[in-house]
Amino acid sequence: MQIVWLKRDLRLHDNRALARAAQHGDVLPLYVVEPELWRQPDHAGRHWAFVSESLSELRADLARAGQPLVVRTGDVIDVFEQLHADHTLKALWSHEETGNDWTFQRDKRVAAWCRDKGIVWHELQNHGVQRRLRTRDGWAKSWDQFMAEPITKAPAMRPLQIDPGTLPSARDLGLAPDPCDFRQPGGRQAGTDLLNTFLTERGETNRTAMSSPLAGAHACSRISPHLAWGTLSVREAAQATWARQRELKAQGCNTKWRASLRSYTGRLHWHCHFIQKLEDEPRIEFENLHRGYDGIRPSAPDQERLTPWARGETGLPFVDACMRSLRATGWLNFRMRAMVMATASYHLWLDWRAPGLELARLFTDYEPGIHWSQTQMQSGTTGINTIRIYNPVKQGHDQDPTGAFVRRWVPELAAIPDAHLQEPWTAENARDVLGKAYPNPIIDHLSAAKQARQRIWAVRGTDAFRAQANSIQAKHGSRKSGNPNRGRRPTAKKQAQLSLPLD
DNA sequence: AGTGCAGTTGACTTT
DNA sequence: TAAAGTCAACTGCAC
Repeated sequence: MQIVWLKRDLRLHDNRALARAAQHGDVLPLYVVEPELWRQPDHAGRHWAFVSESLSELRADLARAGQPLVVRTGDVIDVFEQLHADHTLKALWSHEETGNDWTFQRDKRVAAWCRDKGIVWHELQNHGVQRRLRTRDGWAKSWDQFMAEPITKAPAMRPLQIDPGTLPSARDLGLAPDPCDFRQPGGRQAGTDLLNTFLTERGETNRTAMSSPLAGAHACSRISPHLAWGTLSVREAAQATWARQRELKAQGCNTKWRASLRSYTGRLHWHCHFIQKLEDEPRIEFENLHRGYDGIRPSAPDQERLTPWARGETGLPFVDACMRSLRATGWLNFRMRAMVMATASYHLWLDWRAPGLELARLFTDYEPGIHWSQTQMQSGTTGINTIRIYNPVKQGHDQDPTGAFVRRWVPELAAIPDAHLQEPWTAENARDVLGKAYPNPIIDHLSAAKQARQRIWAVRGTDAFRAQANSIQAKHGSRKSGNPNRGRRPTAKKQAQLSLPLD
């Protein structure tokens, strides 16, 4: 009996673990619901809801291929023990997982158990991330090669005599209620629909619209949760994008489309690029990548700052709108993710760990490698990236010029005129609203930014700091972007006015 | 028509 | 994927 252990690869198509296992005999496709994983502080009800929907659909897809998904709940070793006793396992198949520390330790236990029982565990590369990578040189080329390999088809499977098991509810798992009215639905069908509509309809304005929190909701692919939980493979997304690019080229160019898709393929690279950092250095889930920043922020979070930030009650309208929108939709565009994290780390001077966990629980597409790499980058603790302190008022003006986004999510500001919406404390009628329906800002954002900049540069200026930064660059830096200290100039800013979106 | 000048723009630097 | 500051070139306008 070959076990295919599905984790963050909840698909039948382009699932090599499944395809390879099927060449060796009867296959038992297994998902183990691990209650302890779902109790980890980076996991939340919305993740389980997405996974649960995806598992139901996968179960039906697998049933059509011959053997429905088998679901067991409990510690994975106990589950394997039982299955081994009942069915005599020959081999275990799965994809390599670059997860959080909990799944890393669990995988070590699984490896030890397999060794002990003489069961071979075949772990296959899941996307562009390479295990035991020695150097970043040549990484992008390997990525291209991996993504160009043929997509594997769903194997035919012989039905087994085995109880398929049931999916527990969020309540069964003891998950706290996690309301998310506009969460993206799970399941592969939703994923392929998104990919198709993005590549044929929604993607044309991607490059210019992605930075707007409202227009971006429509013009971004939105496949991120599907990549995170594996209902789509990165290879499928890459090949579909390449095919569409060839089609557009053959049709004679539509420059807008082609610019958007060029930029999009770059993002698919970045997806794996960031996960690779956690793969190479798992400690970045917990520790500053550059140790020069150790101790500059209080390690225990100031709840008087963390809580209003997380709830969207800081009194900074654009930041609050972003956090409330995120809570309700499970998604935020890339730029706004960077802004809310930077606000926590710089303006509120919170250590990144607690706000990082808040965001992990709020992103339906939580992908540990991307998340912790980005969290550190946006908090300035990598040592190799430019410090980016966002001005939440300026971002509000730039990315939400009509104020539609803020008005949608912060209705308490209805009485504030458009001209003062991003900084309501400057409005004539401020006293009618602030400190009543809507809070006064919990910090003065200009002086807070200034203070943060001074504190950061006090650390950054030293020789010892630069020496460590150089070795980090050698290990983790993108070869394409080169040395970030030799800053390339940003090109002139385009302020595209965007069509009205839905959120 | 050339000059002086305030205000603007854009490239580049610094934090 | 930032923002603020600096500086020089440029622009429009009055005289």
